[in-house]
Amino acid sequence: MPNLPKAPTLNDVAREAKVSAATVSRFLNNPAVVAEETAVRIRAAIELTGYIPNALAGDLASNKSRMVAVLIPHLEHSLFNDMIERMVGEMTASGNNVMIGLTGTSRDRTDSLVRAALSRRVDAIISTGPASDLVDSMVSRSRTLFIQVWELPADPIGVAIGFSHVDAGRDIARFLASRGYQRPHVVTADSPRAQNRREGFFTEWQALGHAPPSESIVDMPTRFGHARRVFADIRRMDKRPDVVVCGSDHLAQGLIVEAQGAGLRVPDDLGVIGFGNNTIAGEMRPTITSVDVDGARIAREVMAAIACHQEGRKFPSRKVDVGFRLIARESV
Amino acid sequence: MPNLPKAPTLNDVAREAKVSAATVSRFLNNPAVVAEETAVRIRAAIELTGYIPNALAGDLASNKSRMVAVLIPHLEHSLFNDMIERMVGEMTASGNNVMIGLTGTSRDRTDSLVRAALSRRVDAIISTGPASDLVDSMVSRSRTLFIQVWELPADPIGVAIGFSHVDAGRDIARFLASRGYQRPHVVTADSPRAQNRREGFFTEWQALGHAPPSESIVDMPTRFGHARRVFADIRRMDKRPDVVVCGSDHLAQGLIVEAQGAGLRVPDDLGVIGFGNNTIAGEMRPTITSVDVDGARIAREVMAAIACHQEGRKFPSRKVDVGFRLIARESV
DNA sequence: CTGAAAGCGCTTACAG
DNA sequence: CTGAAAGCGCTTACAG
Repeated sequence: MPNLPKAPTLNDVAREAKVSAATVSRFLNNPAVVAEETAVRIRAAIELTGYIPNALAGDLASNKSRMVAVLIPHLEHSLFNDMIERMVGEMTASGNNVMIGLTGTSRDRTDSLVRAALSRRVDAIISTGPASDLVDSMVSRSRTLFIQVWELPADPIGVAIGFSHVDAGRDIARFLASRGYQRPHVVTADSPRAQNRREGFFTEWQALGHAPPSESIVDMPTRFGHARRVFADIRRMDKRPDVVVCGSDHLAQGLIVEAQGAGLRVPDDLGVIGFGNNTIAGEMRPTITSVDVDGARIAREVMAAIACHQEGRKFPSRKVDVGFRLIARESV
Repeated sequence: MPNLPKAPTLNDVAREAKVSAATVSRFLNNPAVVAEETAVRIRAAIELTGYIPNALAGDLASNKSRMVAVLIPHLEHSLFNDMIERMVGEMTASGNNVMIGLTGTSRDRTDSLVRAALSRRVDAIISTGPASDLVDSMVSRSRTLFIQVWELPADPIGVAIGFSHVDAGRDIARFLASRGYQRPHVVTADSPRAQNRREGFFTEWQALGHAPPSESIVDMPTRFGHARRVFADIRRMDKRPDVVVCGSDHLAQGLIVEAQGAGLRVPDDLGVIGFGNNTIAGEMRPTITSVDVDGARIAREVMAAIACHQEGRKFPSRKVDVGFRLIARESV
């Protein structure tokens, strides 16, 4: 560490501009309130000293942080990157900084990331994962808003912005039935949300009078690389499936590649349906039928909730159902 | 915002445990130094009150932050996600929190994210992008370590951990020449690093006695969806290329899909080479020849640099060349 | 529109 | 091993 002269403080700027620290602080946080001649001197002083406010001190004194934590399982192979990218963009634009935490599938890691976020007194924690009782108790003693996204728990800790995965599974079943498919093969990741979709699918499929589907289980996150094994599973069956229900568009893409590599045509010989409506879904050949979740809408709702919370108003609803849309393309 | 009793402070815990605040602070930061009987009472008091330390106050008082900022262009279609995921994981494990910033390709946004990071007095800023003079001057007046990754500028602001993109381009040229390719088509993104690789490729290719390659320019980040247009570019040419040099494995994947869709065999009719050695490179059919950059190694070097800096030692070298490896697979 | 002063919740020599 | 006290760099009523 180079031993630098210590960083200039508000007082240094105040001295330089021949005003009090309070006035500099006002200039920084609410410029309208200081006289223009004063402002000119302060601007010059800031320029001269190269002053960068110490947000730690500011946040401590004002008891707010303008900082938000985002907790996701992974960065690689994530279904959420598009939504997260939008949220981070909007937060930054609205003057919030974002702290990121990768939880994996570990509850302990989630707990400790929540604790770290609370320790920094973030205004909000946005989480895509399930919350433990410990998280619930830590959060509810704090001023931090807990926002669960991409799902709708029965009783959210703070606010939830998402959709029903059971309904999504159900709608996929209806759609495939309407297209005349007979033997779906379902690929499910070992995650609560994927299990919900599976349940919705299985229930509806059988309610429609079909035999239970075959299935493969894969580890989290659902990805391209799983396709090889899943396809091998399928080839080994005596009653071959006619469509594969995937937990992500990347897995769907992988299955298309495998199927084509084996000389099958998609969708003629085998249908494939993805999930999440990643941009590649519309770019793959054949294009991939998928379920779209409006990440931009979720991001906006999240921002609205945070803004409410930061301004001390309370968010109108504790649950926002943003729904989903099944997008029919070529692969089914 | 629920109007809660305000969060318990160190003083509340101290009162409860019948010790001074200083002792609780020591217990938290250096438990070995407090007597076991005292520790027992403090633990009980923390438990009882649900105390979560205020890191803002702690960081301000101790003049350190245990926080690191990571600046990347995008989350979606990023070449860096694997490396970033590792870095974030290691940082969290070593007790650092990470603040994330998405710069896009905007210099202004980069500048303001650097300012925000400095404002929070982060210990280090890790950046994959180019740094402006403003960044240089802000950073050099601060105690924050600036770490540039994935490239090796002539004169890094702080430390640089990366490799030579010119050399990578050069080696790709040599490799393709050695495989007997005659007419490469180069796809370059409008980014400094991609330009460097392009330059390395072009220079070497011509030094090897060939005519200059044809090329397509794409916007950042290089992605799967670019393939359609690039492939159309190729089909339009009268002297058809025999290999396509891509800026990412996702683009390479897209080109394979396009080529196969048009009835071409890869690599027999058209070779394709990617960049970054994404996991899909080894999973695609055909598997994709690519250039591997050791993200784990970069993550480790970054952690080492941060650890040095936090402990006040200075990092042995200002530039660490982690190199790269060309991995020959089926697509070329 | 501006200043003096108290306070935010910690850490850390210093003294014992 | 522990406590009293000063200090970290801000913000914000309060008074003028």
